[in-house]
Amino acid sequence: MYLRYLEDLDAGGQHTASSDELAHLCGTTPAQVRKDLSFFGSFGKRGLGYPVHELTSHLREILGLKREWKVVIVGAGKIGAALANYRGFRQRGFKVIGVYDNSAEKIGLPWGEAIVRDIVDLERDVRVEEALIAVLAIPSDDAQSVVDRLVEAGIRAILNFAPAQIVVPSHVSLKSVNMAMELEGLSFALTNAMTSKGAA
Amino acid sequence: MYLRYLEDLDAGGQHTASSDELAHLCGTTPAQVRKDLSFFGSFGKRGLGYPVHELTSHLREILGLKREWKVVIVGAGKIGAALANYRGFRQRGFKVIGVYDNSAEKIGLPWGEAIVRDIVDLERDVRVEEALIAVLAIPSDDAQSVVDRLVEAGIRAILNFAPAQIVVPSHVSLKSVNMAMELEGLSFALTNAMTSKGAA
DNA sequence: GAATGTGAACCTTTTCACAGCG
DNA sequence: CGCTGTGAAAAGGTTCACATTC
Repeated sequence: MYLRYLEDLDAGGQHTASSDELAHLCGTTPAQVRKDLSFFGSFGKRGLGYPVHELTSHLREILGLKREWKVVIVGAGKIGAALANYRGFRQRGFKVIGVYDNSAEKIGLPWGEAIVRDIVDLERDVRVEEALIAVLAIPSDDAQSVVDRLVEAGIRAILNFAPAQIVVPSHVSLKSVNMAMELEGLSFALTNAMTSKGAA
Repeated sequence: MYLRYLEDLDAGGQHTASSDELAHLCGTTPAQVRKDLSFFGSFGKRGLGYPVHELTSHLREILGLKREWKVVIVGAGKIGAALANYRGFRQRGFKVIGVYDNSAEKIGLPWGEAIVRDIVDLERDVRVEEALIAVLAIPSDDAQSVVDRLVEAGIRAILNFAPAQIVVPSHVSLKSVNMAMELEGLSFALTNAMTSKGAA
């Protein structure tokens, strides 16, 4: 999050930013900003603040964004499309090397610059291209079996959009996004806000 | 998360579940499960476990899922499509009352059972239908101004997919999902796992 | 006997407050 | 003087362990 705002400041030509300013932008506290950053090093100048451009570079390094990551997208549905379309990915060093699906209707269809490939080629491509990150946007029922194949083929991180509990070995990182659960969280917040204030 | 798994157990005809079992399913610990549930009440029976069907019902009540929530989707792009398509929403009590866009090319196009509406009608529809939840799937630049209009029209919760920092008054709940940030989190995890193990 | 509910212990995260540096 | 960096204090969250109940 800090990186996001520092990039904006940098683009705006600002040379220096205080923990106060960053905290305000990110919706946190100055002390939090200083503790967070100090975990990785001592980037600021006392009396001045943090050098925007330099800190941006440090954070990119820390986050591993100075190299290119090869990504496969599994599932040529709407979510897969939204992701493949997202131009921010390429800029940030995530290169989509292929989009895969098991539906005969979709295989071969154009997909941005590429075409949708048959999911039977998934393992081979992951191995050959040495892709390390996979985005999973397929129905829940198929999720675990595809994950197992990905892991077997050498994938090391998975971003999962299927509303299913996925199991991975400890050397693989997993992050799940469940849209229904996000909405349910809002429902809970709303319900409580409303009952505590007595509104309809 | 508990609700998700309890529903599965209920559908499978299981009448009772121990904190041990739930913990195992959800990837947490029995003590955690008991503390979490006990926050809302005393639902279990000592020596037996939790009554699956009854607890499911309690959790739905707690999460505010026993009523219908009217939802507007703003942005008829790929993410909006993925969400509007998602059948789980309707089942869970989220009724999409309209999809809005500002692009002349998209307005009027069929969209599932409905058609894409002009975003100029957004406030009126939100007011008339008394929609309380909005899903935002539009470019970042337009996000804050649309949010302001939504809040003004009476929206009480927003699920935001634009990679922008949004500001809302305290009576409005906001949840942001940023796909680029999720991937960057994986990049960080991967980078650290790799450097600490010395792999390429 | 089996498994919950819960105070107490433990661990993590956030906040405070101030010494130290530019 | 302004603002960072950081120990120490406070708050928050998790785990333990056991009395209690079915």
